[in-house]
Amino acid sequence: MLVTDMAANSQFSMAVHVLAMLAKSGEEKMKSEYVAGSVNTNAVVIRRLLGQLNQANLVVSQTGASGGTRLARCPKEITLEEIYKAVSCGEVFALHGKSPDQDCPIGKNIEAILCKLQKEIDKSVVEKLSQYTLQNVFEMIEQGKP
Amino acid sequence: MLVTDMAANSQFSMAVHVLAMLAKSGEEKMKSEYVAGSVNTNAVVIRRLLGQLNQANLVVSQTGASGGTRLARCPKEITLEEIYKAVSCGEVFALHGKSPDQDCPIGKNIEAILCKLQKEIDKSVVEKLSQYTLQNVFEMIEQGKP
DNA sequence: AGATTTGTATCAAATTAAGTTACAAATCTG
DNA sequence: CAGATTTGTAACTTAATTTGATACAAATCT
Repeated sequence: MLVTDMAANSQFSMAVHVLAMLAKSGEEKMKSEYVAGSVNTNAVVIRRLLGQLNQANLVVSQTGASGGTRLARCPKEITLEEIYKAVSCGEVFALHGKSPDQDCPIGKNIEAILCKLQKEIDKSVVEKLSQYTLQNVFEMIEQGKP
Repeated sequence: MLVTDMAANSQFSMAVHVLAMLAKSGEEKMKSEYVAGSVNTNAVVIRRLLGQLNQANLVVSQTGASGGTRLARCPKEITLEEIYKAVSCGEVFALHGKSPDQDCPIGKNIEAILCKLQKEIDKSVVEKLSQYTLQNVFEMIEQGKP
């Protein structure tokens, strides 16, 4: 298996949701249990997600009583591109699971072309995402319309 | 489950591969068994894929002895956008699996915003894909470089 | 008439996300 | 300092999805 991994799960959606919650609470730390209530999932799922966001330096967590999580930066300085990269594998479509037949002229060359195309598509996704900040999204949510 | 489905499997990659094979064979019908050899998979997988491409009017198949499949149009008139739409669900990331808590101000409004964003991202993917024809891809393959 | 090929149904295997339980480590609070 | 709280993580289960495989009817050629 050369595998390329999958893509699009709902982690990006959840991440934006979680970060919007944290944007609302500002300096206040928020508990995973509380966030889980809004996202309608288990607190451990949220903590796993927060772990990834933490690694990407988007949030800061604290253990212990009165612990919780807050944004690492202000929402204006967090782009959707960063969020996407923090939680996704960054691939819109997957390459072949198994390598094509290398004795076939098409099979031999197609992987490189698809790989380049994949990178190009991903770049255009990322460029579009970079146009939005968490602040933008938060404001849309507050206004109740996109 | 409102579900949104997943995305990115390798069907798009396989479809481009298959169509490149058909582009090469021109008017000649190609057998699923032969195509499967180049893609390095089972003939039934190819036939399932060809079924989708057939529904999208990209290929024409014929059953029976000396049957097989050929392109429905010339490669110059088939864009990667059409191929993408024929085989994929057209979503870069998935929305929440379960609906967020509708009593939470964030949870209540985030779905609509994410949905709009999803459409916008998908549009930019499709726009990028529409810039390439099967002919372009075929030429890159023939040249052995992207 | 017999051989070939697609179209499709059905089943099994592999992968993945998501949910759940459990618990150690860290940190606060009285 | 002792107990309570919260995160971080490991382990397991469940459900959904993709892929591969076998089987066979319907269509078509020779």
